[in-house]
Amino acid sequence: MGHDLERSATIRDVAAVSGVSVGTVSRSLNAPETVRPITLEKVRVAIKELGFQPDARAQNMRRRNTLTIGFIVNDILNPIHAMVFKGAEAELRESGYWLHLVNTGGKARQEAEAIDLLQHGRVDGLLMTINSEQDPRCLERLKKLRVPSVLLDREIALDTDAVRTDHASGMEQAVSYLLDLGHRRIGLITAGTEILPGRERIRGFNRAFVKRGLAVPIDLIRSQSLSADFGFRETIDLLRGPDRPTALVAGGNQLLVGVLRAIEQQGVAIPNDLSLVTCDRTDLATVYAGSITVIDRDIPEIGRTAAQLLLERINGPADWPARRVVLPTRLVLGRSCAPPAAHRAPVTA
Amino acid sequence: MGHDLERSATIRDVAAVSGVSVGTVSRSLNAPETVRPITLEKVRVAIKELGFQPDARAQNMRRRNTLTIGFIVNDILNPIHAMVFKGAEAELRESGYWLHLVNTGGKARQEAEAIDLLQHGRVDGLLMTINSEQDPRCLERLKKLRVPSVLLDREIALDTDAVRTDHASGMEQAVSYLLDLGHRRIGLITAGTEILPGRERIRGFNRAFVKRGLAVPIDLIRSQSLSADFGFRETIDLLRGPDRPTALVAGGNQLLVGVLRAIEQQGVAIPNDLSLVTCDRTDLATVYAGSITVIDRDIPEIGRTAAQLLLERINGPADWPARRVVLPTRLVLGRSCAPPAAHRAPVTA
DNA sequence: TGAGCCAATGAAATCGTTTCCAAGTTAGGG
DNA sequence: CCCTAACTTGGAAACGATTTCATTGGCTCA
Repeated sequence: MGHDLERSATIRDVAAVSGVSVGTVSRSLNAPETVRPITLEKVRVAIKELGFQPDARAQNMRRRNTLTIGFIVNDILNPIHAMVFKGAEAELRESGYWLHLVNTGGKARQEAEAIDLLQHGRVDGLLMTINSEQDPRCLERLKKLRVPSVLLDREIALDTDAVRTDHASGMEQAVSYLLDLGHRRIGLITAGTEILPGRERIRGFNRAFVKRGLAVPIDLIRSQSLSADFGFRETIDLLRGPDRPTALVAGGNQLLVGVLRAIEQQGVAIPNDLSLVTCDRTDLATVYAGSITVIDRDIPEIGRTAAQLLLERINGPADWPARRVVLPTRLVLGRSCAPPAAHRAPVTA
Repeated sequence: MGHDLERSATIRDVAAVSGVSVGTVSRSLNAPETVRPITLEKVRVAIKELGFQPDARAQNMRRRNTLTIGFIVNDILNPIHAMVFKGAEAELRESGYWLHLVNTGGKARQEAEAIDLLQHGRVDGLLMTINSEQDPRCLERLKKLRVPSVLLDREIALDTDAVRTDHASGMEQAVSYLLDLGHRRIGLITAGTEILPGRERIRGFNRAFVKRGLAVPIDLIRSQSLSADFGFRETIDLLRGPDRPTALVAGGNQLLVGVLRAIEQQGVAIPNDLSLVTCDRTDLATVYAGSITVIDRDIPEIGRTAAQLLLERINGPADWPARRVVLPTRLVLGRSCAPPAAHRAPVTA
């Protein structure tokens, strides 16, 4: 019900009840091997009797840490972010850390503000997916960051620890697969080039064509945002356009939602009318049409790796060089791809 | 890069540089209207020069609060929980609060531990979806909770503020709709009765039948867990069983994933072979089969309401009676329901 | 038996703020 | 011009833990 009125017991109360000094009580908790068993027992009894638990605020103050890590993210509703969070949390909890989750909505102002407010004694470190890679406010904040940090799947013009994904290779592999099936008119919808995944995916997309000496279908690349709305709009546009693509890559898990909505609305059949590849194995991707072919990666591993980097940075010497870990992807085949119609029957148009 | 070596400026440094006392610096920050403009300016200059920001640890210590709320949840990957989180965060951030997110995995031990560790100076309040409604360890912890708390969509044998959903009415409405379509063999897969949503949904399910004087198809009720695996298993079982249901209600958004997987595997057509209703409008529910009929509710509103209750409790008198808010649901029709086959063509068997 | 050493403990300083109290300053009214 | 009230300000005491330093006491060994 209500909060307590009578103040909770302090280490002083414990000292009084057990008849020892506050220092001894503190040592009983933090270095019991330096305290005589008899004394330890007296303290233990008093603690139990009073229901004492040390005040975390005072500990943070004195120890000059908080055992808390800030997790700054665009949108926790995105299952990718949630999985990274879980991976990081599992790892950090083992070392006694808690996670502060801050949802910025991807707005630069919010991101800058979060960085600003978190770093002065609120957290011991930062894990973050900063969307405003170029925003001067964010950059400035990050430059004079007072706590260790690890960047997740992003790139900034600073020497920061980071965990990334090899989106380029993943995309190249997926596009090669589609090319092998006979597709040439392949569409790509993905993030804008202001964030790393957008840049990398387009790079991989182009590479697949170039390696075979084929022209890149630039008119089919739509790079701007990871939102479902953008996916919907561009899919409609691609499907209605002249010389419509025979295959489509949804370069983002939220995008996929919009892409599928458009596909349903236009009555396009997967994979007969259109082959589809998406990124990241979400529930939607595994269930829809009996599973969509997907550029997969171990998402929780991103969180775990980032957590490890951060812990090492927190505990290690301050002058280590920045480290970058790049995690691989793999193509998981579903039932959403087939050779283009032209390869299966005579061209009708 | 690394963390700072030179310690950051304290309020004392600011006092020294600006030539005033620490008390005055503190007042300049917290009650500028009580400080002479000239003095204020001197302090402002010194703060800027030193790049001073107050240490949150010391503030927490002295003010005896943390401006942090603990959010304890089963699984943040569940979009429902993520949406509640976002709703609560938006509301709380306006009042200057941060959120500590703790993912328990639904295990009683973890839940009890989280409650234990959070309440002693780590957070000022708690929002939680405790899955172990009956677990004695959790109950005991909750009973002697030292901070205000609001329970989300759960019920415990204590006088706690809570925000719930009227699952019973929602389910009754959905089942009535199916009955109107002519269905009688209606299946329900949902959580076990040890948690509130499970109990309520079954209650609503039964009520719909009873109100029309129809017998409840008890053999088609599967109540045990909200996991996708359970949904898969039970759907397979229902579809293979004798006298298979003509309609199915997936009583949980994660369950739906398993249900759909089973439906895909068995090659069942929605809505021709089976009518389907689910709970909560997730991406999957809106996209699959051109949208599934859903028992919808305003999820972020749950978070917002809970946040408001909590804030009022934190700021209000300690002896307020516990309050319970019950939020409504509404049925959103999709394309996943149709009259049963028997109503459309002569019975074939 | 006494010197020396180690283990165990108490007392006090400390972390960086906020806040209380008293003192000092200013302004206004008689 | 003085007295009082209202502002401002400085100094110091909290907040509740950890940690250092000094002291005590007990033990060993010569």
